[in-house]
Amino acid sequence: MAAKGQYKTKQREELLRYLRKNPGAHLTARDLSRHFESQGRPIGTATIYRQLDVMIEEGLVHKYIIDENSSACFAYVDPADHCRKSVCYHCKCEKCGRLIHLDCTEIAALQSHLAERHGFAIDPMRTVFYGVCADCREAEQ
Amino acid sequence: MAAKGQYKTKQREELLRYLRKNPGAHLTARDLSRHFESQGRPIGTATIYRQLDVMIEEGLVHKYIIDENSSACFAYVDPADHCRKSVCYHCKCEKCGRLIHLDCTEIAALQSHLAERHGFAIDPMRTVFYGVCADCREAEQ
DNA sequence: TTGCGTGCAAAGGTTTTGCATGGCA
DNA sequence: TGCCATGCAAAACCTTTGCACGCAA
Repeated sequence: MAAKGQYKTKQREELLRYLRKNPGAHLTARDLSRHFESQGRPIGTATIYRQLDVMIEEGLVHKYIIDENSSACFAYVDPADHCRKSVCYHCKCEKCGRLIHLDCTEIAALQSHLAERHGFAIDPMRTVFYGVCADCREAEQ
Repeated sequence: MAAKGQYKTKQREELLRYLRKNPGAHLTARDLSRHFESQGRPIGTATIYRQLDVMIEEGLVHKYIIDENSSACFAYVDPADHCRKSVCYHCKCEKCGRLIHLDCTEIAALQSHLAERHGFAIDPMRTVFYGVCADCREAEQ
């Protein structure tokens, strides 16, 4: 099993600080690696992945697979956003990368429907609706 | 640019035939590779990927990214289905890993709602509902 | 001191690419 | 014949793992 984030290491703190400074930003492991390298305080790739795993388990970070041809993105999750609302879903625009929060009764209805009729309990934290946002759809036409 | 499927090669025909014989099946490049190898008529990996790309562009095949940690899946798209606009959504059980296909009007309703009220066009190909399936929920209790 | 965390390098797996050859039209 | 398609191997790419060392508690 991997680490559990019990220790307050310099690398963990730096990663967390940078992620927190960029809420909503979708950063790849490589972005992070290069950032810290350019700052003169490089962090090993393995450490970055391992710490991200830990943070995902802690619920501090979300992992998104946006583009099948590039690497996974990681984003800091503001605890306030998620503790308050019982149902908060995310829509991720595949064009501009924007992350849209949605607190919508229609989705709640789908959630109930899936639970009652299909026996499937959606995990709202993990489920992301991928698609194209309003602005990008307009720009397309 | 890759090939354009202009030629009717033996490999292309075999791939297409096999995919057509398994509509809805979610096959990885590796599945395909092994199938043809076991048949004594191996097809090179590169060819498989290149032909799949061509077929995706032609709309004959869909590509799904279900699990970030494993390879992409390819499925033949029945042209009839395509006309009926009957899209297939996926539910992925986080416990047992099972993939559940869902062709459900409730989801279609949500799709319409998001498009009309939120301007967001869901990409069914990319969107996966994560959660816990009926069997695993039962087993939990 | 204990054992988790780190860094390096190497491995792992999927997908892509270069290049010479083969095959369709 | 002219190109596209194929196959092989190697590369590219992202991510994980093994192992020795470092460091927080």
